[in-house]
Amino acid sequence: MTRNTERTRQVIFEATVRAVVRDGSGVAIGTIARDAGVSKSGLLHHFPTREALFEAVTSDVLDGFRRDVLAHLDLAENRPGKLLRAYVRAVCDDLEREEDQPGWEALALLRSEPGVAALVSRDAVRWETDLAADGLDPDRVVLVQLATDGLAAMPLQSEEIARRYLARMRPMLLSLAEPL
Amino acid sequence: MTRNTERTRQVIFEATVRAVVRDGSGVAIGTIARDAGVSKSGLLHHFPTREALFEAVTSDVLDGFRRDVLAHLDLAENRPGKLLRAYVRAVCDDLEREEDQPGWEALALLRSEPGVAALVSRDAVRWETDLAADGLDPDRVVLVQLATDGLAAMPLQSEEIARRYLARMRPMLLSLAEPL
DNA sequence: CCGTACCGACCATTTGGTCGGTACGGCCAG
DNA sequence: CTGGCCGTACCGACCAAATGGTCGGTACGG
Repeated sequence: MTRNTERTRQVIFEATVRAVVRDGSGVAIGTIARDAGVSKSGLLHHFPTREALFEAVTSDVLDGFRRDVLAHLDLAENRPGKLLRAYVRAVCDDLEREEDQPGWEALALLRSEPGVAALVSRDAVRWETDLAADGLDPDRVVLVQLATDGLAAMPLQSEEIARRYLARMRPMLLSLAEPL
Repeated sequence: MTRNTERTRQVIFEATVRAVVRDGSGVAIGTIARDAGVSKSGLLHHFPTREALFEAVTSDVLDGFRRDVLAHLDLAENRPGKLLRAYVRAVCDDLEREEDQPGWEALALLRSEPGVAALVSRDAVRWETDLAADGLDPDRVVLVQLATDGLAAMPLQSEEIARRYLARMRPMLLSLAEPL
């Protein structure tokens, strides 16, 4: 069952994100395994080492977010700023779904793992160039991206404030991401 | 030597922040102790428990940042937005000093500790009300605060990008924090 | 009958925390 | 001034529990 392998890996990914967000970067792989419904040995069968697990999760989250943003592209729009607006919509929609898997937050916590830091950094550079190539005023792009990132990180401080800020900022960010 | 006590506690605080940023929230208190130049027992003499240490560090960082912002208040300014502009200047100045103690980042990593989360959350609420009482358009206030927070968190992803963004954003954030 | 998914038992190491002790500065009695 | 004494800062040795990872095994689909 090669297909079942991929399924199990995905379950472990989700369990890892949940466990890291709940318990911090120091979570025991045993805890993650229990969360995922496999034994520690089962987990170690798929990922030979703790570090390997975290790196795989990182890639998965990063790729997932990128796909998520691309899925929020509105092909009907032809004016500049399409990608930036999709970025904003992706983050806001994820934030609105209460039951989201907070992959974003997990990566922040895992940053001390060396492999993870490298992957995150490379991904950030890619976002920087992709968003800059969007045809908008560069300062405006950075402003909106940073505010969106700040919004995405807000639940780490307070769920309640995050909800209030989300309602306020969504329209403002989208209009700031319009040309002119 | 009551004064020496306070000195030692401060040294331990700084070592904790450094160690947490370097190794994640799972750092051993033994590692922190070595970093601070005391024995594990010495550390546990000042903070009876790991959790107590982290909570004390949290309060210290939070209070330090608040004092830092207040120190950046420009008393010559009488127009609205004084506090928000001080907030922006405080974050930007800290970011410019390479050798800063990244207390901000440490708190993000420690969020899984329950006591820490509560302290951070309460502090966030306080900032929300303080900044809102600043006489500026509320949406504008939130925009600037979120973008500033996003900027402060950027070094976690990439030091290099953070430097580029800082140069771009400092004047823009300050002008956005002006009335009208 | 082989390869892959997965398990339980096991192990060396590390961890948070306890305990008994030492060194020393200050303070009061003589 | 001084000697004894107490409280505080700090230490090393120690311990039970937890941890990351190994190893030999089982079950089973192809």
